[in-house]
Order: sequence, then C-alpha cells, then structure tokens
Amino acid sequence: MGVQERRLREKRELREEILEAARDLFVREGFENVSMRKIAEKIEYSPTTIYLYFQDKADLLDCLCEETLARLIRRQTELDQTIADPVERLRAGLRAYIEFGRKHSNSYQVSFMMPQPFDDPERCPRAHAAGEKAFDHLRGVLRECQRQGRIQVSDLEASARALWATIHGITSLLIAKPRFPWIDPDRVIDTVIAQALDGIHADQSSR
Amino acid sequence: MGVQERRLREKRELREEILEAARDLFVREGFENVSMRKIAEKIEYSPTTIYLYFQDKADLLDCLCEETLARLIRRQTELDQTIADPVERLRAGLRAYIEFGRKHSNSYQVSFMMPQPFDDPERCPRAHAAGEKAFDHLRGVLRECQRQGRIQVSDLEASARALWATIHGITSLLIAKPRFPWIDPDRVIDTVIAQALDGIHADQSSR
Amino acid sequence: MGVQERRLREKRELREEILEAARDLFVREGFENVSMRKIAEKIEYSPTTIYLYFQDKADLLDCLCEETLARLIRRQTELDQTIADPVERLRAGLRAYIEFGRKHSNSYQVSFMMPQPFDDPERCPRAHAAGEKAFDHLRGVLRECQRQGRIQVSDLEASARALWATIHGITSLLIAKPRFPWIDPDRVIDTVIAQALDGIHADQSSR
Amino acid sequence: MGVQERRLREKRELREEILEAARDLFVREGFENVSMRKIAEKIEYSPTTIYLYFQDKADLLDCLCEETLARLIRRQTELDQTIADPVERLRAGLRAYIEFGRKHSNSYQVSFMMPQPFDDPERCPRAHAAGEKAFDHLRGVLRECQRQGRIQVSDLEASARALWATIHGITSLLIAKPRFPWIDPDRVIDTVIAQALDGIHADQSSR
DNA sequence: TATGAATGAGCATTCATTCAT
DNA sequence: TATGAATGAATGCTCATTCAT
Repeated sequence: MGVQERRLREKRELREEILEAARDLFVREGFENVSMRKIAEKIEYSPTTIYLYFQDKADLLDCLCEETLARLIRRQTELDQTIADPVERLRAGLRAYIEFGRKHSNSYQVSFMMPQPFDDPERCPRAHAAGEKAFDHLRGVLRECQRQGRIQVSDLEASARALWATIHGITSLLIAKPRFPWIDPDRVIDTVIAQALDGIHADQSSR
Repeated sequence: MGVQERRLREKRELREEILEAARDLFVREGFENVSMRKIAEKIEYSPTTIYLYFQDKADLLDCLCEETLARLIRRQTELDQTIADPVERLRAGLRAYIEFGRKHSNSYQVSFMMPQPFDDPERCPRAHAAGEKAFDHLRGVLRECQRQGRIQVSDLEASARALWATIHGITSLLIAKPRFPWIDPDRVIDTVIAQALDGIHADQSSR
Repeated sequence: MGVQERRLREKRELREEILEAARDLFVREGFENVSMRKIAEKIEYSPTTIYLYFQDKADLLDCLCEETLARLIRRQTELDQTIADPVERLRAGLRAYIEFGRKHSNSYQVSFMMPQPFDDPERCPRAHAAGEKAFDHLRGVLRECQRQGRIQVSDLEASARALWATIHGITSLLIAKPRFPWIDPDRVIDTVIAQALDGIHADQSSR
Repeated sequence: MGVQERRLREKRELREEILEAARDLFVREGFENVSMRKIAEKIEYSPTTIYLYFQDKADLLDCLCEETLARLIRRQTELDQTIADPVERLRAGLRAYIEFGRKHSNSYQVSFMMPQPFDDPERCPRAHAAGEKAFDHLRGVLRECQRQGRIQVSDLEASARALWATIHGITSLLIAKPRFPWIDPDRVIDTVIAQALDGIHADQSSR
C-alpha cells in the first residue's frame, strides 16, 4: 500500500513538474516558444516521458490552462469570503480578473485570446470547464447584486456576458498592445471598471 | 502603352491574389498555420514569387492588416458623412467596429489580438499606423460629443481608451470563444454598447 | 549488459558513419557543397538524425577537423618515439605534415585554408585546440634543436611560425592548385624543406 | 562612328561597374556573401543585366580575379623598373606579394586558396592565365639572380615553385587564421622572407 | 516508469538562372 | 541594351510524435 501511494505521489509530482516547466517557459519565452522538447530539457527528462502524462501538446496546454484558471477561481472564492457587500465584491472581482490577466499574461492569452485549439471543448475540456466556472462565478455575484436590489438588471444573462466582455477587453488589449500609448494603464482600468458598473446602474453608495 | 498598363494591372492582381490567399488560409486554418509555402501552393505559384511582391512574411501580414483596417476606417468615415448627431455617430461607430471585427475575424485577430510581432511598429508599420488612425477617429467622435455637451467626460484620453477596450472586449471574445453559450450574440452586443454609453453618461435623448 | 554495449557501439558507429559521409562529400564535391541534407541522404537517414549526434553543422565540421588533426598529432607523436636526432625529427615532421595535408586534403582545407567559421575558437573549439596542439609540437621540436645547439635561432616564436607558414604554403598550394604545372610535386616539396631548414641554419650534418 | 564608340565605352563602363561592385562586396561582406542579386542591387541594375556581360557567376569571378591579379603583376613590373639589383628586386617582390595578399585578402582567397572552380583553367581561364603570369615573373627575377651569379640555384623550376609556396604560406595563413597568436605578423613575415632567401643561398651583400 | 533512436513534415528564406518582351 | 516575372532547388534547422525496448 505504501509503495502504491508513493508511486502515485511521485507520478503526481512529475506531472506537476512538467506543468510548472511549461508555465515557466510560457512566462519566459512566450507561447510560441513552448515546445515539448524544451519542456523536456527543462525538467531533464526525455520528451517521450511527457507523453506518459499527457496525451499530446493540446492536452498539456489544456491542463496548464485549467491550472492557471483555477488560481483565478480561487481568488474569486477568496473575495466571496472577504467582502460582504456584493457590489464591492463585484468591483473587487473585476479588478482581480484584470490583475490576474496581466500577471499571467501568457496563460491568459492561451486561455482567452487564441481561437485555435482552445475554444474547442472536445480538445480542451478542462480549460473550457474552468473558464465557464470563472464566468459562472462572475454571473453569480452579479445575480446577488440584483437580488439585493443593488443593481437593476433586466437581462442578467446578457449583462453578465457584457460585463465579462468589458473586462476582457482591457485585459487582453493591454496584453496584445503593450506599446500603445496607454498613458497610465491603471487610470484606464479604473475608467473601464467605473464605466462598467455605472453602465449597469450599480448602486455604489458604499463606495 | 496598353502593354504597360496591362502588366501593371496583372501585377496588382497577383498581389491581391496573394493577400486573398493568405486571408483565406487565416480563416480556414488559423493564423499559426499560415506559411509562405501554403500561400504559394494555394495560388499555384512558387514560394519565391511571393517575395517579389512582399519583403517577407511580416511585410505580407503587415499589408494584410493594413488593407483590412482600411476598410474599418473607410466605414468610420462613411458614418461621419451620414450621421450628424455625434452620439448617434458614436453609437453607430461602435457597432460598426464590432461588426467589422466579426466579419473579418482573422484580420482582426492578427491586428488586435496577437502580441508578437504585430504590436511592433517597426516590424508592422502600416498596420500600426492604420490601427492608430482607427483609434484616433473614435477619440475624435467622442471629443465631438464632449464639445457639444452631449457627454460629460472628465478625462477624454482615459475614456476613449476605455471605450475602445470595451468594444474590443466583446469583439475579440466572440472571435476567440465562438462556442461559448452567448445565447444571442447580438443581445450581448447591444448590452455592451448600451452599458458603454451609459457608463460615460452620454445624453442619448435622440435614441 | 550486452544490450547496452551493443547500443553504445551502434551509436558510435553511426556517428562515425556520419563523419565519414561528410568527409567523403568534402572530397567529392568540395566544401561548399556539403549540406546536412546531402550527408543524410548519403547515409540513408533523415536529416534530423544527424542532429542527434551533432549540435549543428559547425559542430559536425568541428568534430571532423578534430578527428583529422588527431591523426596528424598521432603521427607527430610517433616520430618523437622513432627518431632521436631532433633535426631529423623536425625534417620528418615537416614531411609528415605535408603528406598529411595532401592525403586528407579536404580536412586540411577546412582546418587551415578557410577563414570563416573555422578560425573562430568559440565556434570550432575542438579543431582549434587540435590545431594549436599540432603547432605546439612543431615548436617543441624546433626548441629542442635549439637547446641541443643544432640550430641557431634568435627568435624561436617567430621562427616556429615562419616554419609553419612555409610548409603550410606548399601543402595548401598543392591542394588549391592541383593543375598547376608542378613538374614533380615531390621535388618541390624536397626543395621547400631543404630551403626551410637551410634558412634557419639547421646543422644537418647527419643528413 | 561616334555612336559606336560611345556604345562601346558605355558597355565597358557598366562591365567595370559590375566588377567594382563585386569586388566591393567581397571586401565588405566576404566571399560567400557575394551573390548575383546583391551585385545587381548595388549597381541598381536588374540581375538579368549582369548576364549580358558575364556568362555566369564563375565567369564573373574569373574576370574579377584576373583584374585583381593584374594589379599584382603591375606592381611587380613597377619594381622591375625601380630596383636594379635582382636580389633586392626579388626581396621587394616577395614583400609586395604578401602585402598584396593581405590587402586584397578576399580576392587572394578566391584566386589562390579555393580549389573549387578557380583551379579549373577551363572554367576560369583568365584568372588562371594571370596567376601563371605572376608566377612567371617571380621565376624570371629568380633566373636573373641566378644569371648574375647572385644565387646558386641548381633547380630553377623547383626553387621558383618552392619560393612561391613559401610566400603563399604566410600570406594565406595570415588570411585564414587571423586570430592565431602571431605575436607580430610583420616579424613573422620578415623571418619568412629572410629564411627563404637564406635558404636559396642568395648573396645578400647589398642588403 | 522511462527512454534512446528515429523520422516525416514543415519552416522562412536565398540562390543562380531563364525567358519573353 | 535591359528588364520584370518567375522558378526549381536548395539551405540549416525545429517540430510533435512514435516505436521498440
């Protein structure tokens, strides 16, 4: 039994090591420079070994995105337990989302900015599910605002999607166009959030 | 005389054919699968021939984006001459932007959703200039709204950027996540636009 | 156990096969016509396979030269143990050098007659080291002649270099200009060696 | 007649321009970076035009080498008229040869250090002839030394070739191995020349 | 569980050259 | 005389992946 456990733990560990290496390469060298070979070199295993833990590159990326998105979800959950006021929780959530994207820009790019394999729920089921979960949370907070009468939302589904789109806009544009004269990114971020909440008529009295 | 003209026309035509093929490959196979070779195969010329019309791959993509963005700018200019009311012009402009992105999704992707190399004004000077021109137009319309007292904007620069980010958000997300349950994309688009204009307190009396 | 050994041997053998093929292409088609692909075709492996044995083309060439130069050095060492008289050893060494160059003319060409990239110790460290070793040996023998009073050399460093240059001259010229009317190459070689030793006032009494 | 002359002159001029451009590229970018395209770009003509003046690349290089070697021969002829003493003339000629090689290292490399097309008198007849002419001159001076009893040469043909080989040695080695620790190239050159003349027992009384 | 060996397909780009005009 | 258009062949190298062990 101890042997089986150890084996299982070791297996999990190498898997994590692979993902970690891939993430590191993402951050250091950008998405397009992540290759199976380079990951293998980094962890000092043979490329073949990776295929014992992941079906193929798409699978690896899928898992990678899932893991990264899990952090976003975890952060969102933290805010649930920290901030009682739903509007404030929503505002903090939006800000956290943007910060998350800027911090893990390569993962964000893979998860949300590239159509190719990652929008296919069959090829990337985990990332897909995690993405939906993150969205669901956002919608939940918005619904809570609505339920408490803090926001007048006639169409929750549309508003939630619009809200997501809005914060995705500034997040992704800052990633894709870092050289654009943003003047002060933070000022623009503040403006986006303020406009978004204003736009859905959030009662921000407690602000 | 006629000979020269015909040659010039033929040359222009092949150039367009190359751009067309590239655009088509974008659409069909995604950006990363566009190679000089594939373009050449598609037009049934040798790869070398492409280099007679474009300096290199970056140049080709640059021209591709420029061409596409020119359509957006043309559309914006059309609206200038059609719609007198600045707020309505702004609203129509936002809608046109989103529609443009959805229609030319691959060009939009190349121009606005990919960090490397397209954010480098030195490598893609044409696309860069065209992108700025499009933004400048948006800002101009917003400024006009402000000038006529239809919108109270304390920080024009930040608001213009925020507005761009917002419509970019829905545009790019619809492209990157076409399988997401958008329910009705148009309803979400409407919501985004309404929220955006509300968020900057546009006087939409004439709506 | 036997398996591991056999694998190691096979690996070594393929490495040798690659070097052999490269050398052969040098001989047959000249340096500039040696490409990774042609080597691969010759050994009937894929080009990729070569990269399992050598880092890149420069590395392959570096190893090739090293291997060839090793034969020269081995020959020089042999003479050390065979010929006691230092002047005779020097004479035999010069002759061996020239013979070596004529026999392995393509390797000689790569090692000593081409400026780029082979003169760069960083790109071709092995060949570089081997070349210096061969020169050092020549200088050593000359120094021994001087020590025993058989040669009056006022400037050992300059003389050693001049001597090397001299035998390199006939070696490389016979390689580069095989069609020149040499009349009798061996007679010219003899003359060069005699002049060289005379020129440094070697006491050739025992000749 | 005037028209024909002008045409002929213009034709000669463009031919010279091409050769000049090629030579310049040699010097600036090294042999391997000289391509028909680059030459054409430099003179602002189309690549096709070059083929009106030269059969192919080998022909162009042949003419180029011929031209360069003509300078060496010219220099040698100059010395004939300047220096009366044949031994001194020989010494000056050797030095001039080495200086010539160092100054026009790329042409020297093409003419004397590369086996491939340039040793083939059928493909490069002009360079071949010019090379022989330069050698013939050297032999002539040596013969003159012999005739005046200043040098005891038993085998003129062998000695002349040996002498050529010797000065080619230092010339080519300085070109191919610029990073070798030559200490002081000029000192080595002096040593080579001194040894060479000593080696053939030149009466250097007038030195 | 892990790997060493191997590969087919692909990449952007450059080359010398030709042909019709 | 000069060229614009075009090309076939080639270059070094990297990729994700497979298979036998």
